[in-house]
Amino acid sequence: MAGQEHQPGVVWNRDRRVPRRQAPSVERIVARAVAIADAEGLSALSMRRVAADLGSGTASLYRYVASRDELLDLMIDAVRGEEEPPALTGDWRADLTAVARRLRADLLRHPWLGSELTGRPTLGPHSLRHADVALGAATALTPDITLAAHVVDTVLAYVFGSVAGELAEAQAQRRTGLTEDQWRASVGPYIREVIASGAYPLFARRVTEAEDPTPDQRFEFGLACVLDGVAARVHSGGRVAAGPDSPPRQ
Amino acid sequence: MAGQEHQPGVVWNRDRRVPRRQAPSVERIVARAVAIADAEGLSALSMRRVAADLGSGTASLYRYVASRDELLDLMIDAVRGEEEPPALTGDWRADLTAVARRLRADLLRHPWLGSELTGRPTLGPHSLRHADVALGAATALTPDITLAAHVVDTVLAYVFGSVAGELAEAQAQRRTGLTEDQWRASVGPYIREVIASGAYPLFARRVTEAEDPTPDQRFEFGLACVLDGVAARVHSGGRVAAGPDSPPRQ
DNA sequence: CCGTTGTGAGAACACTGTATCCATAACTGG
DNA sequence: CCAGTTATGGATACAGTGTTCTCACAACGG
Repeated sequence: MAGQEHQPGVVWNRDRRVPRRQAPSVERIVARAVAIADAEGLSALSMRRVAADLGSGTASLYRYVASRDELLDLMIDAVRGEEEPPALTGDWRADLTAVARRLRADLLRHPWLGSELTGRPTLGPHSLRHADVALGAATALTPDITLAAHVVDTVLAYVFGSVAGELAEAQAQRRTGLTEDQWRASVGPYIREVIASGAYPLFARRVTEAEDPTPDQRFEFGLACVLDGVAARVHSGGRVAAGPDSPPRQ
Repeated sequence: MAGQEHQPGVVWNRDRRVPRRQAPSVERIVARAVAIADAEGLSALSMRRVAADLGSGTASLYRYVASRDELLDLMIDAVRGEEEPPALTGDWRADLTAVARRLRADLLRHPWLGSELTGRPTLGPHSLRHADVALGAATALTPDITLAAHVVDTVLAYVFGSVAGELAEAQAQRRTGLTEDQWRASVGPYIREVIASGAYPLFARRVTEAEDPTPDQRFEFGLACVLDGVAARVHSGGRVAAGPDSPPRQ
């Protein structure tokens, strides 16, 4: 069908021997794969599809990439390298906020990224760079590297979970092939029934009464909470391996 | 190969007409599917596999379940209904902690659950019950349903992200088919090279110097941070739709 | 005893990732 | 400028997948 025209930009030349027509090259393969996954989701990303878009044979890709799994690893690091990590200012709160926002932006820009990042240890150079910057931000809060590491882990865990929820609806739409309106229309009666049943009073209150801030506001609220929390823990001489249920200091 | 013996327990009889040999029934299908996904991961969960385990034909499953996707929805709610949600005590911090721990336990017991929960709105009866209990815990902290909802969202986002990281290594092992030792051995030299390069000083410090608390301790540390944070935000008259970068009150 | 109906499932379709194999295009030595 | 070698692209094949169509058979009502 389509895919006869080659994507503009990225005219990266291979170092030796120019290929006869349009050699795949790892970079072209990865870029194409990212484009497909961004536009149509991970389930649409098949080796045949990438090869077709690139105008090459399917089996040829395996000369540049060992497997689909390795391709995903390369995609992850390529995406993490699209932009530089934020520059550190020394203000731990501002820096950790910047790190969190950058990660969220990456996850939103590439909706497939979250489900792939969580699920494998990420050791590519760009991922390591981000990890290092995040640790740098946290060490301005506490010099204890163990504590700083867990502060970072906590903040990033929130970001992952938050964005996952943010993307849930969009993912469901893509999966079912319905638009948001269609989906709301199909689920609406069931929701009303659930509310009318009275079995879930607080869920009902939430659906009917609660305001609906923008996704940005929700994210920033939770992020501010998490940062408040780590600051409180760290300043009160917190250790990671504390008792399981230490009460808050207020 | 195996699968000729029927699983014990669950002798749920269909209400009308007893089937000739071993009618699938939705419950049996879902239970079998959960068992497969738990033991061998989501990728091993195929309709053919479930049917083979059940000793029935593949196509027969579609008489009880509309699609693989619907089966996953049923699996999610079945798993969420395995145990009752925690009973509320009125102590918001203890209750939210219990809710978070229960969710973590569910996610750890069924490693496939996280990637499926995030990615679809969850509206089954058991999921709704959990949502209602979580909101109940948070309304003891603040009567504002909007604020309570976002407190819950923040806590659960942390739990999802935290457990996802916790499971990452295990998932990678399953994917690559390596044991933990094999994986460490294969990655070790690369890690040492990364450290030796000096390009990622803080990452290097983390790997070499940082202590390694148990997963439980890491989870509890982050959870305590998050709960400290929401308490601080809420008590200081927090609103969700605040400015993007409101400083902490200390 | 027969007919109706509901149910299980065989076979097929359009996909997927991956391995094997081979003809050919491109580089290298002369 | 030609020949040899090697690297490379790709057709084909295999073992899977979710899903659907269709049909035969078993269990019920009469």
